[in-house]
Amino acid sequence: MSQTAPDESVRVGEQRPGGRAARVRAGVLAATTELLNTVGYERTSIEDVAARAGVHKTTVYRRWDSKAELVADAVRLDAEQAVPMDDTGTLAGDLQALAHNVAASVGSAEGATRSRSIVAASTHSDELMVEMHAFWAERLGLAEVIVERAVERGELPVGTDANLIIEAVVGPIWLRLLLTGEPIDADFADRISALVAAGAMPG
Amino acid sequence: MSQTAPDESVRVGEQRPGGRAARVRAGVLAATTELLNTVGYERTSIEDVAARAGVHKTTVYRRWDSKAELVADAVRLDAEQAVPMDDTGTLAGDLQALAHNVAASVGSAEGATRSRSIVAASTHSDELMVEMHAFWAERLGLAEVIVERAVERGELPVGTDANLIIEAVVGPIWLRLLLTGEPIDADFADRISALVAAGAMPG
Amino acid sequence: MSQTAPDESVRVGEQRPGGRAARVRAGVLAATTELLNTVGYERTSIEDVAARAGVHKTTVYRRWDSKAELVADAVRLDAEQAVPMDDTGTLAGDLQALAHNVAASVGSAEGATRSRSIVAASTHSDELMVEMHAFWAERLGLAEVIVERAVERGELPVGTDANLIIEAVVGPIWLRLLLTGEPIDADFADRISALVAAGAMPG
Amino acid sequence: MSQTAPDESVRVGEQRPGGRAARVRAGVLAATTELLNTVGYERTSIEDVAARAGVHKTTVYRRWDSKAELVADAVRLDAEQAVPMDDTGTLAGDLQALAHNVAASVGSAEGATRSRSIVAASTHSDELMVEMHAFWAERLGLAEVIVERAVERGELPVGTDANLIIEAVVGPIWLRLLLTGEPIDADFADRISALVAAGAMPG
DNA sequence: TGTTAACCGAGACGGTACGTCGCGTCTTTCT
DNA sequence: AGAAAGACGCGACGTACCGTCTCGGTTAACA
Repeated sequence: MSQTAPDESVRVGEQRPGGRAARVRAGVLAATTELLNTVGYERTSIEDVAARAGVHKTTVYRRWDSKAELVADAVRLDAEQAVPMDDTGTLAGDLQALAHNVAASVGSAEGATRSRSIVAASTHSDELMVEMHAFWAERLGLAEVIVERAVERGELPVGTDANLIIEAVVGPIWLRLLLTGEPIDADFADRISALVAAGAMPG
Repeated sequence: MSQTAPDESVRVGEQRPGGRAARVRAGVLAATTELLNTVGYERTSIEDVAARAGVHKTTVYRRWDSKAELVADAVRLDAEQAVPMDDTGTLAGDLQALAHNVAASVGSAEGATRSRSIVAASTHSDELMVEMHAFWAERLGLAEVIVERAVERGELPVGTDANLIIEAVVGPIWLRLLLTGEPIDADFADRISALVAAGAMPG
Repeated sequence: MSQTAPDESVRVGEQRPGGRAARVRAGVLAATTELLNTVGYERTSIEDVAARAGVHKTTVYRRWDSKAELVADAVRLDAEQAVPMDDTGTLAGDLQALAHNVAASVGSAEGATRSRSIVAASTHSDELMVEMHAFWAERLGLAEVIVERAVERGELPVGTDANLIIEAVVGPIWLRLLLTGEPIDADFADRISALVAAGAMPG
Repeated sequence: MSQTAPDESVRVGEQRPGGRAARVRAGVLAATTELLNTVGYERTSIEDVAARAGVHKTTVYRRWDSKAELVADAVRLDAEQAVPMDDTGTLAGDLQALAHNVAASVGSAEGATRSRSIVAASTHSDELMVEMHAFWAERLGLAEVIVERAVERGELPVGTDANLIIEAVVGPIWLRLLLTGEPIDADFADRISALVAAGAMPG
């Protein structure tokens, strides 16, 4: 992302081995992400991606075996920066923050298009689907720390199913995105996280 | 539907010549559903559908403007018979039954393929997406009777957000189907419905 | 044409329905001619013809086996009225009149479109081609009277090849229509007929 | 840059790698010509052409916008080699040779089918028709040298309409081909050329 | 510093599927 | 009964995009 020096005018470290190749790779992935975010998976063609990256189509195919894999790569890159998972001090607060995060990344027009693209991509090949499943499982797994902290605090009993709680918060948001199309806003995030927090707490 | 004699319509006097059109329409939709359930949206071609329905490709296009609309139609038809929504007498029981129903229809290999197909189809055009959203919203709305009954019983306070509760049960199931790929079994249905029931009940 | 008896219920002698059937037939042929004259053979569809005749497509097919035959019929009808073949008193005059007639019927925008349509139609089936050949052979044969009169007058020797002379006048006009597209005007008609007249006269 | 011998040593020298594109183009045009000559324009489909050229349908469409343009191209290529236009020393002899040439190229079964194909093709679009007109005008123009030579010899007066004379010879031949279907043989060629020669000569 | 191997641009190609058009046939319905 | 209405079978058309291949020209690493 933000480099201190763009290297454009400077040539100090410009001849690094990670030079052109890496630059091309990054450019293509950026173009992919951009198109995914705006027009969606179906309307994103490899030729368009290449053109936008200022690169030829064959160059894209040299690095990625198929459109689906290119998209998968772009998604992975795109997902690296993300997911703060702040510690608010309470389970309810943490779940609320999580819901807000997910809702924010999925609720905007761009986010919605991008997220739908990801799902669409995985329907194009079984291997890709498996790969994406692993990606999401791991990604959601990161949020389980919320539950672990609550257990440490004593809010939740030992043995609480962390995965279930995270899914209960995140699932309904994606449900709205992919199935019902109902609005995904802060209020909805509040309500779903509150419901789950209440259900998780003993008593 | 299991018939005692499948070809009764072919031979015996039962034959009802009035309605080639309807027969063709039904045949094409059946073929579509079948392919969707087995090979999925991407690998279902109009020509294959037509061949399986014993009909010519152009006949399909005469009735449906595009593959996406054909699928939408098939989904709607397929969804007409469904959703018992039994009254078990308690909110927890009703939600559990709902979760089991959804999990059953989505958890099998066929069900999973079919369900993913539906989502994939809606990424192909904006109008179709809107249409499918309406379909799902209505369909999930049917389950809200569960909450209404609980309110009447006094289990839940008046003013409870029925929609939210249904989404909280159904969302995580679809999340597993579309994102994480984790198993969708009866146990999972039990746990998610229990969590939501606990969260919904006051106190 | 006014009939003495309606013939609807009677079958006096020959069954000659001067009624609806003939009216439909005439209307369809008129519509065909009109479309042929304006948009040409390729862009004339049976449905359009039917619509313009205020009749259903199947009605057209009940009477004519194919588009090509319908066109052939229309052409024949259209050609019935025509070909004056005046006697000017000299071979040169008669040939000039012939050339003018042909040029006039083929030289206008409508006439050109119609004439090209006829040729196009005959490329669609071998039977039709044979039929059209016979039609044209007979039609050109009518002009041979010009030569016969010249022989009687003593302008041309007995045994002159009438067919050849007619072809020599008409051929170049169609050549311009179908191949070179050069203008077909009165001047051209004058020059070609004069050339042929000169070539035909002995000495 | 032009290399002396790029790959000549790779195989047997016989192999001429310079130009897959050109090879494909030539192959498709050859296949087109062949089909045109045998089955005619209407029964020639792009798929058949492609198959016969050992090429895929889309490859054909990449180079030619439509069937009509493909045919036009094939015709042009096919016409490059042709038209001897020998100098026999007399107008009559030259015109006879011309008539024989045209009759030969149009009179055989193959030649007739091909020639009709050309005319049929030009009825499919206005642009194509204009293009074909120019082609034919130029092609017939080549024969005008016959008249020019006769003028130089003093057989014909200065100012003789060369175009008219050529049309007078060629027109009747095409008339037989396209309209009357009468036989196109050497005898006919003799007679029509003699008639025109006689008409053109002064006195 | 010259050589070589990896990489890129350009462009055509095979192939699958899409959606369209118009011909001629067949069934259903209406009068 | 027979025509209107309307599907349907069918063959072909022309298009879009995927992923592959070949060729020629750069670029960059390495001997």
